[in-house]
Amino acid sequence: MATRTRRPDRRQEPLSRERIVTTAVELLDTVGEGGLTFRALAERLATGPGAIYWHVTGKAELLGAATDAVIGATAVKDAAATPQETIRALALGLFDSIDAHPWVGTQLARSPSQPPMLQVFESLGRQVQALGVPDEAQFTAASALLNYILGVAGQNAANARTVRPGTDRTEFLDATATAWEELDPDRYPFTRHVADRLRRHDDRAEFAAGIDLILAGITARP
Amino acid sequence: MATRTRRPDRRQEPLSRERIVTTAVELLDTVGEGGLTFRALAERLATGPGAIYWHVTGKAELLGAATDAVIGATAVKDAAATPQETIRALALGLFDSIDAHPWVGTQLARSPSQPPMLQVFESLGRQVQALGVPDEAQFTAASALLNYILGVAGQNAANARTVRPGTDRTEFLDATATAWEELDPDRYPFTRHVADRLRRHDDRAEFAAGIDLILAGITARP
DNA sequence: ACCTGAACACCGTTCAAGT
DNA sequence: ACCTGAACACCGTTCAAGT
Repeated sequence: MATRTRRPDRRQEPLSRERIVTTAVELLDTVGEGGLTFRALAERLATGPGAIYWHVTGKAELLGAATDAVIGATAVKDAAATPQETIRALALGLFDSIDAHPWVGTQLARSPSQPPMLQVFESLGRQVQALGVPDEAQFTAASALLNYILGVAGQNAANARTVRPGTDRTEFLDATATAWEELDPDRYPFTRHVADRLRRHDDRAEFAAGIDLILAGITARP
Repeated sequence: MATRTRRPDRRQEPLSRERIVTTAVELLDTVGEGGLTFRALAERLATGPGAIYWHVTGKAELLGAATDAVIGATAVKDAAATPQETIRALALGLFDSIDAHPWVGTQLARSPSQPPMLQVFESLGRQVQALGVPDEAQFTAASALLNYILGVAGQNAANARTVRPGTDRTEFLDATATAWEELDPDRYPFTRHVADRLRRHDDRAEFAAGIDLILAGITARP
């Protein structure tokens, strides 16, 4: 009887766009941005590379779909107490997604206002309206927030790419701090001045502080 | 006699790192990011691809050197009247460089705090100090400015990549505005609300407005 | 010391042929 | 309708051989 039990054998499930995208995300998460290859993907799916093209037009679309899959899972609920808190929650949700999947950062920084980012822009914009920002200033405010978020996303992804896989955050920050402290004092006084701060640095908190700074700018009435 | 005149024949100049980087920038500017190939580069330099490797360790370094060459040329003079104006001038200088060479945007958004960006961070930081920002807040302020700049850089580069070469800015913005106006009113009220603004949109002015917003946040004392 | 260019080990993508 | 996998047209990089 045991041999007759129908256990779900992934290899036998029919190929589908969904299964391709899921596997692509797995590959991206485990092997990194350079690891997503049509050949590697085909092997994991137990087919030839050509099969994938029947469900997906090419690598660009695949990368886009993988990004959508991750970002789409970041719940965008306009629910918190104040607009400021909602914006902060939204931004931190994105930060966490990107932190967990660094390749998403690269992708977002590369691709223009596609579906997932448009959704974020919309959510940011609504909260900017709720903040009582005058009509003409709303676009600028929402854009500034989005651009800041995308900038951090790109840098995070770049750091994840640079650091050799073994290193943890503390070690990396410590190495950077030491490097900064060895810079030419005449040319880099400020960088040296803030170098030691890196050792007590919390990326996430720093990111949130940046959001707060922009929010302060948005709500400051001259 | 004419045949004896020594006219500078580029093909006969010896290969040098400098000549390689200059040619790479030309290639990047004319053929785009996908056009920089060791084979194409070698052809322009009238050699084989292998020769380039004697002067440069690989493509990553070449891309970095090309970026340095462009950004390094962006004069970083801490000279304007107020710190605010200096920061704005610095940011706009970067914006213009990236606008002229979109591939620089991609590169900056990808590579972490390398030489050219460290220089920008330093300059921003000094002005933040000049603004009288308290010690503990200086790092956050300089980072927020830099991340915003990098975010815009990445988006600009992405747009330049998306648009088919013929299209001019106005045409592109108009098409985006129309697309936004056709979005589902229930899901995208804000985006639709600001869509028409795109038709009178000035990227550069918008970028500067974002800088001003962050500056307002930095100088706002709670 | 510096250059040459064939060769290696990959890519993404296509497509005739199968089921 | 969907899958297969060999083949095409590229890459970046290496390296023996040249000058």
